[in-house]
Amino acid sequence: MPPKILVITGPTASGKTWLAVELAKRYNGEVVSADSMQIYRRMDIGTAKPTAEETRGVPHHMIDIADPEEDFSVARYVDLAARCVEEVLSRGGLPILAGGTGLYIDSLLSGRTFAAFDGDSPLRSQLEERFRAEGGRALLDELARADPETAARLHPNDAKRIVRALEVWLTTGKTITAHNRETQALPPRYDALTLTLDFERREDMWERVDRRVDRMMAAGLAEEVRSLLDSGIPLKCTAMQAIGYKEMAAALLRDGDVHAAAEEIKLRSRQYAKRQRTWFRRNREAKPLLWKSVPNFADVLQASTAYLEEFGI
RNA sequence: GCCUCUGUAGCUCAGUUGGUAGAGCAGAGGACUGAAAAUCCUCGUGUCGUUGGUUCGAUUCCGACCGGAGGCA
Repeated sequence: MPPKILVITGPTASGKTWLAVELAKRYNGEVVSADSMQIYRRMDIGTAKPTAEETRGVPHHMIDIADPEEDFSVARYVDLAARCVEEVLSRGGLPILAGGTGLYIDSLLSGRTFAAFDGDSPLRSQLEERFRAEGGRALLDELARADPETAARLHPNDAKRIVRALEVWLTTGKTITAHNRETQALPPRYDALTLTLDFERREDMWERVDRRVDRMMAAGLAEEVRSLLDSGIPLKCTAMQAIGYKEMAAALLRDGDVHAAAEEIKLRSRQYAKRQRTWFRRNREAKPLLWKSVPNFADVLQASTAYLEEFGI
């Protein structure tokens, strides 16, 4: 039987950090973050990185492990996070995987492997250029000769996935379909209990998101982004694609209207939360924990511990 | 008070040389295997401001009225 692990997920601003710490306190846990943006150093306010006050002494891993200009990836996440989980287990602790990046969580739990990738090769930019010049249809036709299944699945506009599928084929000689089939056959790496936080009413979620963005503004989000820009972090790097950063950076470089930027950040955060829900909804094994309009902390905590006992932790 | 412009989807607007209308954004749903807070897909009926008139037929032309913007006084 693979080791037991607790997973806490849910859309942005749904209280994952809070619940993870509460449960870590009760079950000798350590938190392994599953957040694609809290990975980066110097991006604290806009990523809602847990503060010392919030973590209350509970160790948190997979936070502040990369510089903003670095390229990060799921594969690297899985590699590093798996080590963190092993370490927690070796200490006899309960690993608590907490975060909102669904792909990272699923990849880590499933034991998924990733096709080789040569980040230094100019292949990707060549393929991207060809996509622009020749169009997705042409690349898809080319892909279909090697990997008809993936080609049939992808939309001609889906540049990222078309380029990646071709990249995998051209660099490894193996199709992404074959690779996926192999990796799906692997047994799950962990025996996971997943708790999914969410809101009974969508409007309550929006309200939470808006208030959080207001707090970020008050905490100095504009200054944080300004400082990243001043230190020469390029706008194209992954870190600057984060919600809160790209909008604020654009505003600072345009007209400095930080109020308008805040409104846009709220909008994009709500849209993001919706996408996260779509992702999490398909996990039928997950235990839902729903917030009422007036936060019912005791109820949510009680339901969580009940699930944990039932799960045998 | 007079003149000009303007009033079309939640918002910003296009359009119909008269046969009841369509984009972007927003919104909803979905996807997702080395960028994932990224990326991609699907979904558009609304008294075309109101009211008269002309017309077989008006959102489209004409009049009046109401609302908005600007100009002249």
